[in-house]
Order: sequence, then C-alpha cells, then structure tokens
Amino acid sequence: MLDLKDKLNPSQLSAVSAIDGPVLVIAGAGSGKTRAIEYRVLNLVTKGVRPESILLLTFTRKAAHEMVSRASRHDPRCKHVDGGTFHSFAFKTLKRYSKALGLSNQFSILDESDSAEAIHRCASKLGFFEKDLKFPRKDTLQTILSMSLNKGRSISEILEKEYPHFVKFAPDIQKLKKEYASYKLAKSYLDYDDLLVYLKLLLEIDEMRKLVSSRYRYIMVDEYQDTNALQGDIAYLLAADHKNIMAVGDDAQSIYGFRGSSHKNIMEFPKKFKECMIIKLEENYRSTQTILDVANSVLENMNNKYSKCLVSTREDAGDRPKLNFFKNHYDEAEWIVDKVRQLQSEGLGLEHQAVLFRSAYVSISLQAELSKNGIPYQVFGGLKFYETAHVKDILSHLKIVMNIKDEISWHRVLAMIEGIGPKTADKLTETILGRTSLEDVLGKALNDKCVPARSAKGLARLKAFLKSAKSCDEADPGAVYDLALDYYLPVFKEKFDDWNIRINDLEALRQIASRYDAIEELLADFAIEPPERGVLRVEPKGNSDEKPLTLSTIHSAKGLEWDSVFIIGLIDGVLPSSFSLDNEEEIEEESRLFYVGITRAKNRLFLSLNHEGTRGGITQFNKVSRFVEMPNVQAGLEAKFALEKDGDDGIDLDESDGIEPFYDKESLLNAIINRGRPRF
DNA sequence: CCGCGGAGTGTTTTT
DNA sequence: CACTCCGCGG
Repeated sequence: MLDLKDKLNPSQLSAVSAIDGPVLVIAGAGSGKTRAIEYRVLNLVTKGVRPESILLLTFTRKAAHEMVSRASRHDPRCKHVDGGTFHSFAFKTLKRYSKALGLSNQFSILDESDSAEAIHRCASKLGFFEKDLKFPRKDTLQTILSMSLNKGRSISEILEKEYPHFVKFAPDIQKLKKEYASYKLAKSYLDYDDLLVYLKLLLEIDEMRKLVSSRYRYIMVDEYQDTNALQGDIAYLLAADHKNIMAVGDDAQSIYGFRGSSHKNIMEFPKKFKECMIIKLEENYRSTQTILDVANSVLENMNNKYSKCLVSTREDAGDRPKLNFFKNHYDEAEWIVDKVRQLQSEGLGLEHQAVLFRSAYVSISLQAELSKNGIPYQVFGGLKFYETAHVKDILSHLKIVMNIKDEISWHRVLAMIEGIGPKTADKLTETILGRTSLEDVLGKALNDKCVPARSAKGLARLKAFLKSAKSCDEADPGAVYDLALDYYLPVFKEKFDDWNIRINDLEALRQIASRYDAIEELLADFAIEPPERGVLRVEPKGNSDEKPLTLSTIHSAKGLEWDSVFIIGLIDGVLPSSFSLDNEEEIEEESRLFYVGITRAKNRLFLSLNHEGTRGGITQFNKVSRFVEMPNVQAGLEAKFALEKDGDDGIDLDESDGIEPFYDKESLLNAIINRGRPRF
C-alpha cells in the first residue's frame, strides 16, 4: 500500500525505512527533510508502531503539526503522534510527573519579562540596587542568568565575554541566582529555562526516565543544529534506554547561537550513539540553480567550511537573483509593493510571496506602505503580541483568578489601581500571599484600611470582578475574559493614550480565549507557544478572503519556503547586525542567517537595501552588507548599481525590469565617500 | 507614597 | 524612540 520508492530518493528512502536504532540525518536546505519526516512517521505507523509512542520534537508546534497532518492524509492514525517544542514537551511532562521532583503541578510559567520582574524583586531584597554602584538592570540580569544556563558557562565567563563592565558584580549575581531559584520554588514559578532544567532532572531519575521512555519509544528531533547543550542532554536521555532516535539537522543553518545552540550537538551525536547511521540529503528540490549559486557562495566565504554544496535537481536555471539599491526606505517599500502587485497580477498569489528581514523594525515602513495599498499581510517575529503591556495586563487578571499565589500578577494588577503604587502593592501582595483561598483574600486581605481613600473605588471594583470571575464557569474562558475586560477597560483607557489602537489586540484575544476549554490551557499556551502577532494583524482593508503576504524575520522563516522571496535591509549593521561586528563567530552566524534567507526562495529572489539611514534625526548613509560584497555572491546577482571598484564586471545592467532605484549624482557620491565609516 | 515630568540610556534574533 | 530611572510636588 505504501509505495515509498516512487516518492523518495534513495537517501530519503533509507532515512524513512530506518526503524530501530539511532539515525543522524544531515539535510541541506530544501532537500526534502519535511518529506522524509512525514514519510518516516507514516512508515513507523504502517509497520505497527503505536502513533502515541512517537515523539516529534520540532522548533514550533506549527512545524510538528504540519508534518503530522501531512502523514495523516495517508493514514489517519498518524494524528495521534505526539509533538511540539522542547519547551512544550517539558511543560506537559512536568505537569504529569512534577511530584517526582517534589514540585507542585500547579506551577505558573514566567515569560522573559515576568522573569526579569521576579529577578528585580530578588535583587532588591538583597539590596543590590541600594549601593550606589551601577548594578545591571533587570533585563540584563535576566539575560545573564539565562545565558549562563543555556550556554553552560559560569556567570563570570558570561560577564567576561559579554558584559566586561559588570565583571565586578559576579559574586553578587551568583548570590542573586540562588535567591531567584529559591524564590521561584517558593512561588511555584517556572521560567523557560526551568522547563528544560527540570525536565532534564526528571529524566536523570532512572525510574522516571524508564517511565517516560516506555511511553515514547521513537524519538525524532528536527532542526537539531539549533538545540543547545541542555536540549541535547534531554534528547540523549529520552533515547538512552531504547536508542530509537532520529536527529535531523543542517550545520549550515545554525542560527540560534545567541541562545546557546551550537552544531556541536550534531557533531557529537555519533559519539553519543555509537552505532548511529548517518544519512545525507543533498539534492535540493526547492530552488533554482541561480539561487543556490548565491547561497553556496555565502557558505564558501566563511572560515568554518561547510562541506555542503547545494545542487538543484531542477531543469530550469531560473532568473538571476536581483539586488536593488534604493535611495531611502520609502522608495524601497514602494518598489516592493509594486513588485508584489505585479507578481500577483501574473497569477502568483500573496501567499506564495514573502518579505524577510533581520530585525522586525526594518519592516515598519513596508508595513505602512502595504496598509496604504490595502495589501493584507501578516508579520512573524519581532515583538510578540503577548509581550505588549496591555495583553500582559489583562492576562494578569486571569492569572490571579487561577492562582492566588501568583505574586507577580497580583502586583501588576494592584499597582494599576489609581492611588496604589509599588509600595502599597507590595504590602497588599504580602498579605494576600498569606491567605489560602480567594474568598479569604477578598474578605480579609483586601480591605480599605491599607489603601488611600482615592483607591477605595478601584479596589472595590477589583473585588467585584474577582468574585464574579470565581463563580463563573471555568470551562468558559470567554466569559471570564469578558469580566476581566469589563473591569480592565477603564484602567486601560486611562493608562494608554493609544488605547484605540491597542484595543484590537484585546478583541482578538477575546476570540482566542473563547476557543479554549480552560483558562489554564490558555495561559500555558500563551507562555510557551504564543500566537504570532501577525496572525491577528491581518489587515482587513483588502479583499476579505485574500490570503495575506508574509512578512517575517529570517529566524521565524526557518523551515518555510515561498515562490518569491524578498530580503530587505541588506545593510552592514542590519544584516550582519551591528551587535555581531566585533566577533568573528557571530558574524558567521549572521551569514548563515543570510544563507537561510536565500534558501527559502523557490523561483525568485530579490535582495534590496536603501542608503538613506536615519539615526536620531541625522541622515546617514547605509553601507551595503559585506555579505553582498563577497566576490562570488556579487557575481551571482543581477545588481542595479555597480558600487565602487567593481566596474561592471559580471554585472548585467541591461534589464531594468521596471525598477526605478535612483540616486542623484551627489547622494551617490556621498554614499561612496561614506563607505567604510562605521555606522554606530 | 503616588505619579508626573525630565533626563538618560541602549537599541536583535526566540522558547 | 521607548523605556527606565530620578527627583520633586502634592
């Protein structure tokens, strides 16, 4: 019934047919990796493996879902395959077995800013902000602690490398680390890192590991190059007993070094699993050869050589990727809008096109231009929806209904009330935490005596909200949400000048909330796998049924593909990011990022930049990305302007293709003069 | 002790 | 430019 030979090449086939034992698949970009995973799941299930015993760890839940649903089309049993990110798997597993670690399973998840808040409280308690030294800020502290964990380095090492000016605080931060850890334990809080740390601890208990690995007999880990040491250990532990593990990855696409990931896990996989089978998927089914030529050149120019050289299986060479220079970001945005429209009129729907960028802010003027032209779009990456102040505000109200021990949320909710500031909120929170039930809190802890008179009204409203929320059906998150919104709305309007814009988010959130069966699930999902802001921000002005154009950071575009891809902001200081410029390793990561961006394109690739950068009101000239200037890369592109020395060697100026980039003589001159001048 | 206004700072990528 | 920190008036 399964005719695998027809659908797969020999390498894919061997990956798919491997059933027991460790397998490492090195899969180049566009080499049909998703397809291999899809068919392997299918093959396992067809061979009688229970789908529930297959665990598919991927980078996003979307990716897991995609592979599972494709496999399910061939065999509906595949739907029961378990999958998700390391973090969501950790959450689920800890919910189940937290008792083994002596933890309550009623924990709340702290996202990054909650965690920073908690760290701030701990640091204040230790008096670190009182000394008139410049102790690091809470976000910096959070980053330092998290980095130390994810990179497996001591706090001193991290400080020396990344924050040399803070080295003298190493002992204090060490103390803070302990304080923060015990704080979290006391409050039943887990931050993102704890999810992994505790999962690893759990799996190190022989009995528990046996339990978990008898449940999951077949482990598959996608994007293995982007796992960090902790995740590598978890993968190892999951498979330690049965050795049925397949890791899939591509060392050339490792782009999460900043989070402690490294392709080391790929390198070490064969050492950890001795008889491991190694399979390479090298043929590229996705892109035209001209696109791959540029991608290959990017890799060639790196010091860390990658053996890979992508070869297209496609007959058509395709158009040469284009490089366009624009005077400023308005022109760039306008041109992209025109081009997108043009492609659309040629029959290429918006859903087959994508605009990619290094950092979200680069896309702001494009977003404005798209809206102006009624082109629907969705943005992936950048500031998350759930990180905005108003969303965090309203979620805090739901959190305290669910968990009266949630100190951070209580504090946030109380301090919003008129007349209650940080101090009073502290005091109130403290008395609240001594109580065991919400009734108790409403009756005794929250009384008017401890707040100024002008806060009485707000406090009474809060109590009324909590009372009705508690009596509300917990299985109806929509109803509870409405109550919270009712309460929060006046506060919200007072707090934000731009509330009329932000209110869209709160309404979108209402829709999402009503889709859940329990508030607890909603809150967990929001912390661990939050909806992308973009999904909610589809511009409604266009034709309502039109599928939107994708705007995405390159990071968030990982694993995806489009017919036509625009990569904007090819500026030194943007891609590569200015933060990476003094560090060889980081620049290499940036170039892999460029590589990932390029290899998303199937048929058409447009690179662009604009020269008129603005910084603090002063106009500066942006210098073209060093990646584009690399010799073979430039040769592979059809550029609109020959810059500087190159003359017209290998550059084809004939085809104007309706593009109107421009410079007048003077600004071009300026651009050239300013080359080499550091931007920051 | 709250909350406002001014000054100063650092500014990416994600679970 | 947005967020945080600081100092002052109420």
